[in-house]
Amino acid sequence: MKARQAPRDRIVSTACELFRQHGIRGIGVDAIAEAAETNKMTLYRHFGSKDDLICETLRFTSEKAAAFWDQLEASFPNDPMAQLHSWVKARAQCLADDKYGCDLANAAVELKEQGHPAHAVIENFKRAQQRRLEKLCRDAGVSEPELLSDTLSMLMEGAQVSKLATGSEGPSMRFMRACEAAIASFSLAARSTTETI
Amino acid sequence: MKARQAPRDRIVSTACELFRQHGIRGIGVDAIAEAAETNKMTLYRHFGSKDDLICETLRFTSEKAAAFWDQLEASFPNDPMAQLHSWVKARAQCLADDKYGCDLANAAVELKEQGHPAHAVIENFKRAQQRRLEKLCRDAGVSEPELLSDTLSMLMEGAQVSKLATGSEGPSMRFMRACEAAIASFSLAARSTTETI
DNA sequence: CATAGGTGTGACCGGTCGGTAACTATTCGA
DNA sequence: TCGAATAGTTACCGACCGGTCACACCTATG
Repeated sequence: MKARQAPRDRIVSTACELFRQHGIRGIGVDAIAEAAETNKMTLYRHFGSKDDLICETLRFTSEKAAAFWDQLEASFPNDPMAQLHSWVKARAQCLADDKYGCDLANAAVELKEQGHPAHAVIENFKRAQQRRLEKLCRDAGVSEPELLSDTLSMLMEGAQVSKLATGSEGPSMRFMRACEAAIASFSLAARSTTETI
Repeated sequence: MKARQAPRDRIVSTACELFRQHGIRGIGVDAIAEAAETNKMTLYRHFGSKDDLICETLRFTSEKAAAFWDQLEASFPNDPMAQLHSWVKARAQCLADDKYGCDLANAAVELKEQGHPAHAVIENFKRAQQRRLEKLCRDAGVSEPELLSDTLSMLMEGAQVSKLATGSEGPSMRFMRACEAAIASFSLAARSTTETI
């Protein structure tokens, strides 16, 4: 007999899912409340507005992502290059499994109104991701860690949106190979300058 | 005395702009008609539904993109590698100038309902772009034209959405360098196998 | 000048949106 | 056991959505 989650938690996770499936603008608060087996009034007792709820779901998602990073580091302690390869593999797996891409990035596309509170959440999340990726590249000792981490970031974002636009037969098909080629390219360059062949 | 455009053309170009600024779901047909200095009834005489209008604006945008490609090929005739570098430069310029990214890709993110007529337009457009880019890579004689063109596609899409999410200080800052590094990497590999140093 | 076709106007439709009020039912700790 | 907090229910609000109606207007062509 699993105890039912608290209404607030049900709302957040349900909203998360429905925002993914229908888009933030594509689903109403009433439908969210009903899907969460509660009602609109309770929703509004916990969240002041739909925008509040949006921010909360984005925070929720970004916390799960942070947990993924911790797990990644724990899996290959003191081996940043292995972590990097594992990151690529995990992202490729997400790409294959997942149908809707990155919630935070999609929200950034969907919410054009500048000054929307979600933008701060999105930017914080993305910056954190990029910081961790860059640290990984730096620790792995590649020749240009900033360039490589930005390259990998762009490849990842691009693969997700590209899959939405072109389908799984498009460029995202070669996401993993593209990442590995980029990593190899900057590893080789590092070797050729330090080992002088 | 410039002759005013026909209502239909005014509607398409105005809708294009407003969809960019507010998102497809973020602007109503009434506001579009008004901004186009006409009215909703005239809009509905030319387009059977909002979805029709959406498709038409996407087609409009993709025709402009096709013209860009023709111009690119005319600028450096019989020099695919120069065309490739020019493509990178042009995309970097777009990235710097433009605030909203690729309309087609954004529409793909925003319109989740599968079976929406816009998806066919988007997929056609993206596939055409990718075909031309791949041909360019192949003609330029790089070692893995498919992998390079997909890499460049992902970098481009990623740069645009990344700019929306993280701002212009994020990974998109190094878009051009990332592209050039990728091109160089596959050109080097080609040289080392064909020229054997 | 007449007529026809594209255009403009304003009211209107049913539906849904985000958000609120008032009231009842449930839960749970002091 | 009592009381306070939390949750559920129903109805409602004004605004806006995509889409349609009837009708007046303008202009160009015969």
